[in-house]
Amino acid sequence: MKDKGKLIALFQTSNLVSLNTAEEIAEQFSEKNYSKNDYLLTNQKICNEYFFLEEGFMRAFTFDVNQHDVTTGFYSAGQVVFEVSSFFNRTISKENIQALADCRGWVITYEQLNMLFHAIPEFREFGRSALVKGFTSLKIRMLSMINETAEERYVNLLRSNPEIFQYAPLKSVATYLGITDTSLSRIRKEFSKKG
Amino acid sequence: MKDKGKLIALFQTSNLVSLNTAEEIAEQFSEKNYSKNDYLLTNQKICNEYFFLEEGFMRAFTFDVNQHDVTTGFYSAGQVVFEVSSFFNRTISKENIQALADCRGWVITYEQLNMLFHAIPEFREFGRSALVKGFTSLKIRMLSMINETAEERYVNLLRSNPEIFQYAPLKSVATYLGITDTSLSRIRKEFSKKG
DNA sequence: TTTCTTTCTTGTCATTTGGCAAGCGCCTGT
DNA sequence: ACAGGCGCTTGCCAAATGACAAGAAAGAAA
Repeated sequence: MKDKGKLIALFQTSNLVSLNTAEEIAEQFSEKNYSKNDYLLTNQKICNEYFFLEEGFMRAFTFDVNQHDVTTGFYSAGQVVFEVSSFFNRTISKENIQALADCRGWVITYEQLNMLFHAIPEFREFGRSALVKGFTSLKIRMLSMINETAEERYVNLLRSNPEIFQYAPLKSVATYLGITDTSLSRIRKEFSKKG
Repeated sequence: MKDKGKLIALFQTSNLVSLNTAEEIAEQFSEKNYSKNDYLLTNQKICNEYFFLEEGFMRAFTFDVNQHDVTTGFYSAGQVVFEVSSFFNRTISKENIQALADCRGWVITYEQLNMLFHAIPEFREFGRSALVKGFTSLKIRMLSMINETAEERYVNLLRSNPEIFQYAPLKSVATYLGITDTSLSRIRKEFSKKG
C-alpha cells in the first residue's frame, strides 16, 4: 500500500479534522489508477466515485446543442474529482470525466462517504467546507463569464492555473473559457503582441 | 411577532431536523421587511444576511464588461436569499440583491448562523443539504447554458418558474437567460406562433 | 384622468463570432 | 525514417447577435 500522506493532509486543511481522525478516514480509501484517456465518469451514468487525485490530470466535459465537446472543469493533483450533482443526488450525469494523463489516486464510493459522514462529525464539517469552496468557485467562474472578456479570462487562467496548459490541448481550454479554439488562437496572438 | 410556521417548515424539509429543534432555530430569526426596490445586498459589500423570504420576490444581478445589468438569480417566496460566496468567505460581493416587490421574511446574521451550526448538529446537516441543493442548481443552470438553446431555456423557465414572469420585467429575464431583451422578444414571438 | 416613466416590440445596421477548409508543425507508432 | 493523425493557426465567408432608435403599450404617480 502506497503512502496516503497527501490524502491525510487534505482532510487536515482548515483544521476541522485531527490527525488521528484524518488517518481513520483515509483508511477507507483504496488505491485507484486511471490510464490516459480512461473515463472516471461517462454521460448517462451515476457518479459513484469520490476520487482524490494524487498525481495526474483530468478534464470534465459535456456536449453542447450541436454535439460539440465543451469543457466544464479541469482537475489537477491534490484535488478531489467527482460530479457533485450526480454524486449526491444519485441522478444520471450529463458530464464526462476523463484522464488527460496517467492518474494515480485514492477512491471511495457514495456509500462509504455517507458512512464516514455519519460516523465522523468532523468529517461532515470537512465536507461542508469543501462544498462551500466548490460552490464558491463555480459562482466566481459564472461571474467571470459575465464580468470579464474572453481575453481577461484567458490571462487569469494562465496566471492562476498554469498547470492546465501543461496537460490540456488549447481547444479544450478554449471551450472552458466559453470560446472556440479559433477565437482563443486569435486572443493568444493579440496577447503575445502586448506581453 | 408574526407566525414563523413556514420558516419552521423549511428546517424540517429533508427530515434532518425535528420539530422542537426547528422551533429552537427559528427563534433566532428576527422579522425583516424590504420595500420594493430596496437592496438586501449591494456590490462591494459583504453579505451578512441569511434571509428567509416568506412573501415577495427578489432579484440578484451584477454588471457585465459594458456595465450592463445582468441577472444572476431570482428568489421567490419560500427560498432563502443570500450570496453564498460573500456570506461564507466574508469577501466583498460583486452581486446586488434587490426586492422586485414588497418583501416580508426572517433574517439572521453570519455570526448567528455559525452559532447555530455550532450548537445544533442537525442544523449543520440541514446546512449541508441546502448547500448541495444550491450547488446542484447552479451546475444545472451552467450546463443549460451549454446544452440548451436560448429558446429551450426560455420555455423551461416558463414551465418550471412561472412566478418569475409575474414579478420580473422581461429584460431582467432576458439577461438571466444569457440573451438581450431584443432576442427574448424575438424568441417569444416565434414561440407564440408555434404554441 | 392626465402625465410621465418604464417596458416591450420591431426595424435597420454593424460587429462579433463561428463554420469551414487549408496549411503547417509536432508527436507517435510502425 | 516515414506515414498518419492530431492540434494550432489563419483566411474567408456566412450567420447570429447585439447596439441603437423609434414607436406602442402598459403602469405609476400626481
